[in-house]
Amino acid sequence: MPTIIQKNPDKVVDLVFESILKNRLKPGIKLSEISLQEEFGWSRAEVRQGFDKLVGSGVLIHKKNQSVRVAKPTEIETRQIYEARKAIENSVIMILVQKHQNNELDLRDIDSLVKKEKSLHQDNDNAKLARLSCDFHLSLAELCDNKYIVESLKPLIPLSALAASIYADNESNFCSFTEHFELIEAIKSNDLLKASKAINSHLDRCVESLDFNLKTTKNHNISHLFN
Amino acid sequence: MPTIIQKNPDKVVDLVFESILKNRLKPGIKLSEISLQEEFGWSRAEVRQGFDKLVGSGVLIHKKNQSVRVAKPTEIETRQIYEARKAIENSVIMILVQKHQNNELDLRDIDSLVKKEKSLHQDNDNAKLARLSCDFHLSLAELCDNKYIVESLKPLIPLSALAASIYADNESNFCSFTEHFELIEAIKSNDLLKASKAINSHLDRCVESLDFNLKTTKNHNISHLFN
DNA sequence: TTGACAATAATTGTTAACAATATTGACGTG
DNA sequence: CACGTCAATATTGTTAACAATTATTGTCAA
Repeated sequence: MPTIIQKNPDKVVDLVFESILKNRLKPGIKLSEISLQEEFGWSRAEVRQGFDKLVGSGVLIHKKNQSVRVAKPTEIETRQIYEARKAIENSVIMILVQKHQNNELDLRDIDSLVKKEKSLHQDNDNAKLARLSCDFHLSLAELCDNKYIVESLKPLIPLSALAASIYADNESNFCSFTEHFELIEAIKSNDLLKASKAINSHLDRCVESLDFNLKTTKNHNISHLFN
Repeated sequence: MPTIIQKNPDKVVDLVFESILKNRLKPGIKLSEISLQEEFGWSRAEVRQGFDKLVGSGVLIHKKNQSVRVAKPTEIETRQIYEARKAIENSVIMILVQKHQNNELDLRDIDSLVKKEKSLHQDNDNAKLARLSCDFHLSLAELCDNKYIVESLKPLIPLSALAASIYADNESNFCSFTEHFELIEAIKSNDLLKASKAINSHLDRCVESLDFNLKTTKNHNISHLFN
């Protein structure tokens, strides 16, 4: 029986996503096919295919005959990214409330995730906290059991992280864990309206906390950016 | 100045999308790289890249060492597709109403599209009508001026068409043009709630009109399926 | 020192060839 | 006639080589 293909290009995608969320890969950085090829022993074709996917989702930018670059979302793009996220994530929350009302929802994983966020917040470990708060949003989407929704949201998370890396002066408070907590509570209380408001205002606040005047135009080199 | 890349792989994607919407490419059909290569004079690499994108969006299915096949959405997947569409398109409508309230919306193209639908309906040209009603939904999304939203919705349209091709016993009434008309009217009247209800019930009715018991399991060959 | 220009190096774009796998059809056996 | 086996064919997976383009470096003159 043939199995669903799981190729290295997906590893490339995962690696880039992961590295962006860890804030190792910053906006505008050049990524050459050869560098990844040598670093991880992948073939050029595999790296290329992975890059193609990332270009398709807007996370990498590709101009002809040039190396791909990590996207540098403009203010307008950032607002569009969050507009799209609101569209998707609001529905995610609606679906989850409905599932919770029907006792079809297991929130244990999310609970432990929020708890972890809380402890990281107390430890002032902002790097891991930022990373984890991205997981929070994607994990919620995954609870919907709808791969199309997950796939729609997936690229928007690293794009948000890139925007934060450019425009957030203080990444620690960027994606508030208390708001995550309130959101979960709203779901648990089966309050559709409250939950909907919680996610919308949470995402709105993420954008509002950005300062689009700080346009750092640094271009970094790649070296040990992945691990 | 380097230009944004516009490669043949995108032509492959467009061709497959288009052929699905025209109901030429039906669920389960095998597509070999070589056939497209010979048919259109594209290189295998280009075809491959296009296929990769289509696999990524779920429109094509790829098992290792086998030709890709056009997706055959199951009942569950079809419901997920429409759930995702509701998520995105409901937000599309909200955005458009807001734009219309601010006089930032030019509905002329959409108006002429609906008119065209009406005339095709009177002519009983169901093939073109089905095609056009897909354009309607994507055109609305494009009016939002948000590429992330458009890209999220884009693959869901051919997937819906594939579902219809399997489960709709009568494709003519599948995506009702009168409901499209009502939707536009709701937007024009600046009635947010009405518009929201219109899109949701429209998409709900699309699913309800499907008969998931008619599982035609035909497998076709490709020949003159694209034009 | 600075700018323009040329030569070199590095990187991407494209094609072709070969290997690995799946599909098809023929054949023989029960 | 049905079924499984095996060979032949077709298709995909992978790699490597070469061409085209860009980025970098070095030189020279103002």
